[in-house]
Order: sequence, then structure tokens, then C-alpha cells
Amino acid sequence: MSEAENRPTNFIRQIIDTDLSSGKHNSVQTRFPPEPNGFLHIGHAKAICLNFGIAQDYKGLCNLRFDDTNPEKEDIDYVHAIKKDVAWLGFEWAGDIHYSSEYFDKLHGFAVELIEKGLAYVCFLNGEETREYRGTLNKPGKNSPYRDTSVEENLALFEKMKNGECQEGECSLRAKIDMSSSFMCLRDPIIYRVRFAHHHQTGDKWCIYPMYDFTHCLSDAIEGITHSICTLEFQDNRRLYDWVIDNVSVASRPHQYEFSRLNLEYTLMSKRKLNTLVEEKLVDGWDDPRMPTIAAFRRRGYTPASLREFAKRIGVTKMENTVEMSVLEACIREDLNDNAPRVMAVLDPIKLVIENYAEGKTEALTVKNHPSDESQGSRIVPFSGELYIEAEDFREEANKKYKRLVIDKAVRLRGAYVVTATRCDKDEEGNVTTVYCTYNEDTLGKNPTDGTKPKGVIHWVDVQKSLTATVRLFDRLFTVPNPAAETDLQSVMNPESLIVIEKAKVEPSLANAKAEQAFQFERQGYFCLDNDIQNAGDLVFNRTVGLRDTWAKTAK
RNA sequence: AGGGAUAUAGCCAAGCGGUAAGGCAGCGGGUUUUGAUCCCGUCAUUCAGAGGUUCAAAUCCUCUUAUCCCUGCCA
Repeated sequence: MSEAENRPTNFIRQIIDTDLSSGKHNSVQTRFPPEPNGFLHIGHAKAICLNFGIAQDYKGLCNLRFDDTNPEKEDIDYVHAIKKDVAWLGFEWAGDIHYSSEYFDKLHGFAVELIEKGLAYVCFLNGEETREYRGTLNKPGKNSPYRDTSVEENLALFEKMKNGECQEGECSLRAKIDMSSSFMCLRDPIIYRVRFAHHHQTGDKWCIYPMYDFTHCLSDAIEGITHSICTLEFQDNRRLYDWVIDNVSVASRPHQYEFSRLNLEYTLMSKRKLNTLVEEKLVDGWDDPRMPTIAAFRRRGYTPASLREFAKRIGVTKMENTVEMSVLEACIREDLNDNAPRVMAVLDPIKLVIENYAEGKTEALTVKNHPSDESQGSRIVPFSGELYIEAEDFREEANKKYKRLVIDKAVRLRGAYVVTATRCDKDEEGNVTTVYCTYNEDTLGKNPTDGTKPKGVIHWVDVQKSLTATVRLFDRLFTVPNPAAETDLQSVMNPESLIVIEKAKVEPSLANAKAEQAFQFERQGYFCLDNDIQNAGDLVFNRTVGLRDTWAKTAK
């Protein structure tokens, strides 16, 4: 398949194809415009892949522009986090990073232009009055009493606003459009408000800040954006977007297109609500691996490629949608199945003693890192007569469906020998603590000579040489598919979303694990070393995703 | 005196007047030193509903229904 055939197709790309072939545009310029008021989540990843992906495929450019017009809610820390996330996802923005705030001078000039044209006025209605005058969905609004102030006076008033002579909320600059429009955003929208706030980019230079609807379209025009892609809730705003562009003297003429935002089952996808989880300490920060943020997925072990693949699989349309978790999980499993080296770790250890193994003997077994990809090589795994195995991999007796260790039955120790259980010890509560077995010395790398072949394979680690590690198992944060519909989030949080295993036993090769490096713990799932380890040398592994488990399903 | 959008399988999603792609999930089977992977098979006589145009309609027309968005000096 050629590269072009492998590209995603969607209605926005079709529009671009049309614009290019009709000569409306000769090149494509997009932009990703986050507000630095929180961390990016997987819904943003969809938008990032869309905008940067289009730029890549059409040999155009995509800007990264911080939409920073509301200093009270924004923070420079978010700017840094967002830059890191976009780069980590594998995209390169065109030239320098942009900020809407870098256009504040130009924007001010355009506002003055509107006033001069009689298309904007300073309004002294307070918040409540402004709302009353706006009317409702079924009732037209009323003109503001300040609507017919002269151009000269408006110019002077706006200058006073800019010079800090007006109080916050005392007045605002409004576009003069149509108080009876069926588009609420066209009922004389406020385009500048007074805020005596320190801005992370412009400092204390301004005490008036432009609103989104005035800023975004003009920033697009200033940057020469051809296709300004945003989400569905801005469809009505497009009328205001066009009005501003058409009534101000900017050179270029960008167009806005809207697609539906991503909803993911069992997760929240609104920065405001995610912020609530962080603020109320319902999670451990924006990058808590249970969060749907890009930083959290990174920490959990998702790869950039898997997130890009996910964006590709879900597509881009104008349909409301809620994607199942299984789609995302399939993407990361596909990547890690190919690329994560296999390793052994026992999460709930019990001892396995091989009674016919020579006292004090040890071996260094060579085990393949990947079952089918020879290029991933092999590693040395220490073996001895005392091992740890998974508690759930042993039963004193079981039916034929249970393919693990059972007394008087044989099982293969992964990469090692076939063993047959003989008896076990239990503690006072009846839990098995030690299993005794015998091994068949002639089964290393081959089946028993008597023609039998154990039906099960279990993983293990050496008691002496294994390392103790902390392993964190994550599950969905919420118990309901659509937590956004809940009024009380706390009541639908999954109490088992995080399970910490303090004393897991892992093979010694893991001592060299690097942060975020992916491994498959055989028969269990994909894990990576946490990227926020408190003490050097500590081993803390996060479970990215479990292996597909058809056994667990049939066992139910 | 409301307006703007959207309806194709359990969940996503192609389709653009010529007889319903693909993915995820599911189901059945095979291989396997991971109950993983991989492989094979299966999964919409029908496109929200009802009319109409046409030799031919998911695609065009009419009406109806359902859902989402819009009344921040947020974005």
C-alpha cells in the first residue's frame, strides 16, 4: 500500500483536497491552540494528530499557539507541560511557539478599527444587566443604552479602559451586531473586558484582555492559518468568527471547521472536571496514571505511536461518539506485543522447592526476550532449587481446564524445566506457602522423552537472586461508563482503581530498567518503570495494560 | 421568534445514484514453552421512521422522530 493510500480520510481532508484542487489555497496551514489552564488529555491528542497530521501529509505547517487571553485561569507551568506533551507525541510545530498574547497590540488596533467603523462600543451595563438585555433563546434581546455612543466618545472611553481608569466589571467593549439574532453569540458580544491581572507572557502591560471570539479568528488570520479546526460546540461561534474577519482589515481569510470531540467510556474528558479531581486530591496529580491526560498515559507506559494509532482508528466526524476503552487497549497491546521485551515477575509469590535439585546448585539460563522476534535477543535468568511462583498458579486439586500446577501433575516452568508437584505447606489460615516438586532434568529446551507434554506453562523467579519491587495495578477510575453525567463524582469512583503490590518479586535483569521503558511481565501484562521514583534504585512498576485474558472470561 | 448540528452493527467508521469497506468487541476452530501472539472462519438482504423521484436510493426530494450544542465580562 502506498503512503497516500494509507492516510486517513475524513471530511476535513476532503475539504482540503477540494480547496487545493480548486486553487483556493496552494498550501495548508493549521494550528493547535490550547489554553494553558490544565494538562492536555487524550481528546487533545485527537486534535493534535488531526492538525499536525494534516500538516505532515499535505506538506504544510502546523503552529502551536497558546490561547492565553484569560490570565486569571492560566499558568506558565501548563505551558511547559503542554509543549512537552505535543513534542512527546512526535510532532513538530512550525517555527517558534506562538501566543495569542503576542498579538495583543494588533488586536487592540483591530478593536479601535471596529470602533472607528461604528461597529463596536463601550458598554456600561453590569454583568446582570448585560444578561437581561441579551434576551433568551426564544426572546430577542434589547439594545444597550450605550449602543449609540459616538465614535469619538467610544474611542476615548476605550482608551480609558486601556489606561486602567475603569474598574473590572464596570464596562466592556462590545461588537455592534444584532441583538435579535438567533445566534446568541451575535447579540453584541463582549470583545474586551477589564482585568487587573498579571499575565504569564505580557506581565502587567495590559489591564484589558480580548475575549476568545475576537482573539482566535484574528490570531488565525495573522498567522495565515487556512483551515482552523475546532470542536462542535463552536459551530454557532463560526458566525462571529466570520463577522470579525469580515469587518476588520486583516490580509488572510481563514475558515473554521468543526469536528466532534472524543468521549471515552469510564473517563472524564473536560479539563474543568479533571482539574477538580486534582484539586480535591481524588487522584495524585494531573499525571496520575489513572487520568486520561497525555502525561498520565506516558507515565503509565503508553507509547506515542499507540496514541497516534488510536487517533487514526477512531476517525474524525461530526457525530457525537463514545469510544470503548477496548479500542485504546488494542492499540497499546499491538505496539507492546511487538516491541516490549518479555521478562518474569511474580506479583503474589509462594515458594516452590524442587526437592531433587542438587543442594546449593544454581544455573544461569538463557531465555529469549521475545517469542518470535529473534532480533530482540536473550538474557540470563538465574535458576535454583528455590523459586517463587504465583499463588494462583497452584492448586492442590483442579479439573482438566486448569492448566497450571497441581499435585501429581506436571507443568513447564517458562524457559526452564518441567516440574511435578508433590505436596505443599500451608499457614494457619490455610493459605499455601510452599509447594514441593520434583523436576525432570532432561526437559531444558525440550519435551519429556516419555512423550508426555505438560499442558501448562507458568512463570517464576529465583528466590535468592530475585529483586523486590512495587507494582501498581490500575483500573478504570469510575464505575459508570459516563461519569460526566454524574452530579457527585466521588460516589462513582472505582475503589479498586489503584492496587499497590508492595512485595512483588522480579527477575534481576529488571535492575537496569529505565523510566517509562516497557516490559511484558509474562502471562500478566505490560508494565513500565514509573517516571517519578522517589529514591534512586527503587523499583516501581506501573501496569500499562493487562494481556488479553480469555481464561478469566471463561472462568467466570 | 428560536437557532445550529447529527442519525450506517454492541462501540467507532467508510460510503458521495450502480446493489453495505475496515477496526474494536463478540462467537467458533487451528498453532503455540505466555490461557498472550499468530492464523482461519463467522458477525447489517439493510442505513432513525414514513412517503416520493428513478431502470436503480444509505446516497436526491418531502414530512416526522431522536439526540447533542447555544442565553460566561470562560475557551
